[in-house]
Order: sequence, then C-alpha cells, then structure tokens
Amino acid sequence: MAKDNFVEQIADIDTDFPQWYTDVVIKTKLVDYGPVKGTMVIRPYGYAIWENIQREMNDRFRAAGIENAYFPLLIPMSFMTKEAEHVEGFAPEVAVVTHAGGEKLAEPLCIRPTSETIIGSMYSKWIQSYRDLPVLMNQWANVMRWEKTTRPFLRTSEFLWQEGHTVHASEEEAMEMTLRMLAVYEEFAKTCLAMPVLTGRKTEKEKFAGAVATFGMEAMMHDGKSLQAGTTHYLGQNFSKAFDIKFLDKDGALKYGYTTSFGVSTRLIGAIIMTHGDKRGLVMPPVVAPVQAVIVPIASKKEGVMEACRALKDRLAAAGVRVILDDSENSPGWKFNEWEMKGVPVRIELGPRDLEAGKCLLFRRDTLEKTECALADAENTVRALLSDISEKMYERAKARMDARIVDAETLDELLAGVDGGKFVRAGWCGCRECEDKVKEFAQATARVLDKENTHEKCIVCGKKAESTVIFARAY
RNA sequence: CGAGGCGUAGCGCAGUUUGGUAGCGCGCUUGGUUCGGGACCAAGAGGUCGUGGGUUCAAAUCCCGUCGCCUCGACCA
Repeated sequence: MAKDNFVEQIADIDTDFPQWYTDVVIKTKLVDYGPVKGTMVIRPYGYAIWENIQREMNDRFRAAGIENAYFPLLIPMSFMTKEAEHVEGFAPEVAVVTHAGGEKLAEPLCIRPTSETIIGSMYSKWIQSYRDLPVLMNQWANVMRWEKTTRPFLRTSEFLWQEGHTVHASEEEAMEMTLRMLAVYEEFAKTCLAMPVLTGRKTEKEKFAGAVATFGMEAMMHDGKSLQAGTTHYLGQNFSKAFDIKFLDKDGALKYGYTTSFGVSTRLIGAIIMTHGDKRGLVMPPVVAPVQAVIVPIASKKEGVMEACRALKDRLAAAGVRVILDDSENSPGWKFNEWEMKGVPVRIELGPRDLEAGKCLLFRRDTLEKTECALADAENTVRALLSDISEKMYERAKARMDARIVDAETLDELLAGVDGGKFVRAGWCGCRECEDKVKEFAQATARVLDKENTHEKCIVCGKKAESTVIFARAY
C-alpha cells in the first residue's frame, strides 16, 4: 500500500496544528513560498478561492453603493507621516524604495501597507461640496507589511485584500457605515464561508493605527485560537484633517469629512482552512469552493462510462454547478483522496453498475457520507446537497464555537480557559494596564468587546467592569 | 535580535558518532496489465552532498568560517 506520507503527516492534527496547516496549504497546491521570505505564490486552485470571495464581496459592495477603483502601489513617505498615530503604527513594518532609475530618490517611497494616505490625498482633490458626499470606494490590491514571522495566508509579507474607503458629511453617517460594513462581513462569513464569527469593538490597544474606533470580526480556529478575519474602522476626522478632505456644507460652512475604512484579506482563505479543515485536508465551503463537484469515473474503459460522465458534467455545468470530470489516468482511489484533500464538497462516482441502475453515488466531503442519486434528477439533487453542506458546515462550526466560549472571574480561570483552547469572556475596567496584565499572565489578548456588559468586576484589578471582553490567544 | 533545529535527486529523508564506490521511499519517463477507497510488473532518467577554506593518500562524514531556511519569543490583517 504505497501512500504519500502526507496522509500520515496530517494524522496528528490536534497536537501540531500549525504544522498541519502549513502542510495542507502546500500539499494541496494552494500556494508555494515565494523567493522573498514571507511572500507567497498563489497557485490557480488557491487563487480561484480568492476570485470567488471577490465575486461575492463585490455583489455586497454594489448593493451598498460602493464602487471599485484603484490607487498606486507607491506612496511618498511624506504622506505616511501626515497622520501621527498612523505612521507610528506602520513605520516598523513598511518596506521603502530608496532607489529607482539607477539613482537615489529625493524622497523615499513606501510600498503601501494600507492606502488611507494616498486615497486621502486624492479624496481631498475630488471633494468640494456636500453634494460630492458620500464617497464610497473600494480597491482590490496587494499590500506589503514586513512581518517578522510569517505563515501562508495567515500572515505573509505581501497579501491581497480589499480596502474600502468612504467619506461622509457627518459623524453619525460615517459610524453607521462602519457598523454596516461589519454586518456585511459577518453575513458574508456566514453565507459564503460557513464561518461563524464574533464581532465587536476593539480595545484602544488593538485598534487600527490612526482610527477613532476599530471593529473586528474574530473567527475561532480548530485549536481554539482566534483569527482576526476582517476589520472596519471609524476614522473620524483624523485623516480628513491630515489630508485636508474638506467640503462646503449646506449651511455654507467649510467642514472636514468623516472617513471610514474596512478590509478583508487573503487571510480569509487561511480562516476557511483552519475553521473547516480535518484530518483528510481541506473542506471547502460550497459558495467559494473552486470546484463544487468532481465526477470520478469508475472502470472508465468500460462501455459507456466516460460518455455518461461527460454528459453528466455538461448537465451540471449548465445548471450552474462548478463541476469537473477527473479523466486522468489515476486510479479511482487516488482520485478520491486527492479531491478530498482539496476539499471538494461533493464527489460523484459513476461506474457501470450505476449506469445500469440509472443512478450515481454522491459523497459529501463535510460528513464523509455517501448517498445514491437518480441520474435523471442529478441537477436538483446536487444543488440541494451543496446548499445543505453549506448550512451544516456553518451549524457545526457555530456549535463548536459556542461550546468553547466560557466566562471567567479570575485570572487563573482565564488562563485555564485559553490553555484549553477556549474564548474567555470576562469583565474589564477599561485600562491599558489590566489589558497588558492579561497578555502577560495568559498570553491572551482582548479580541473584541462583547455587545453587552455581563460582568461586574474587572478580572484583573477587581474594580467596576466598564465592559465585557472576549479574551483569546490569537494568530 | 534572544533560544533551538535543519541544509544530501523534484519532494520527504537515511548515511556523519568510527573518513574509504552516493543510498532509500514517493514522484518522473517508457512499455504492459489494471481501475467501486492512494494498483502491479519490468526497464530507465535524475546529485557541484548549501557555500568558502583547512586537515588527509582519501571528506557528505573531522576542523574553522560563511550563507540560507524552519520552529518558538517580541511586532502584526
């Protein structure tokens, strides 16, 4: 029984999760490492996931009146330094271009770590009147942050993302936008990624450099660690003042706009892998799966088998299913394992015995269950199965997450919680010292502020709790 | 930058203690038999042992230097 040692390697998923993760990502040919440390080469199968995410996200942006645009990769250093907190936060991880055209540049250019500054500088030119507002734009782009340690998708030096940037006439409207996009992200995670998330406001310590308030969605990985899967920022007038984004209001007064920004990145692909993956490899949520169904012919040289497979493929494709037919020379067993590893939600087995009976065999990746399906009704059955898989994947992940959120009243309880792979809900007085103390004591950080304050006392100092915080170890 | 580990065929590794013909598994090529859970047989191709120097009749192996990568910390979507 010759086996790739991959299957054996991933057998100890629970004890060595990050290693499992890296192995799965590389072996399933989602990515390769790039020549520069921390960069990734996304291969077609991996990129297809991203394209599906883009398609779904663009639908939602369109519905919110947001248009796509594109801004430059290089940002003059002087732009970055205009907003004090922003430059302080990003300076350590910015890559800088000092030479070009064989000469030293008069002003260094940084490779965008995020585009608030360059977009802000353009917005200041484009906006004059309240009639120009709101400005609602998004760009799909790559950004670069020189990270010290990297992991494919979860933390790479260069990554792909979307960054939305909006300008509004009032504080209320800007804040409403910030929260609205947070809700869009949450709904997207649920519907398209089958991924439950916790959303809420970030603490001062965890907020975006330059923001007034940051909101995030946190997803729970298999090992109980938290992954920030998306953020939205209310920037107030910090950037509009730094970049002179002013408009003449109805009352004739010149006012600064209120801006927001929000983004999700290729990290979402890592989140999918870590949320749903199992010992056999990936489990792709149907909505963003590059391949939704794979047809594996059995005894393909037997009369009529390949013809039937091709006919079935054409029918499913016509019904809007992303389907492929694996007509390679590999044995059926090999194909089963290969496509399971790649997380294809539905496998369709079709052989001589099925043909005779006028049916085929459906295998669902999430539960590993097999069911029979009448060939005549394949389109409806497969589509229904795909949507059932999506729902069940969400329900299971949600149940898993809910079961692993616990409350704590003492630091020891908190430590025990995060040691056991739990999210821990606890009271917090609101001061930075107590937040740092939790990090020091339990290596856990405040992921989000809970929607309601359900705790009376701060878990660290015992003073009155200002809010309830979800603490967890994070990627 | 602090602490560990690893560089030998495309990938994963053995060989290093005790110097003596460059090995194994997977993958790849060709031909044949197979195909309902990672098939089998046969014949092949593929190597500056990370790199520079030293010791020696002889170095993947011993000594000194150097480069790169990985894991764990500090930083982060």
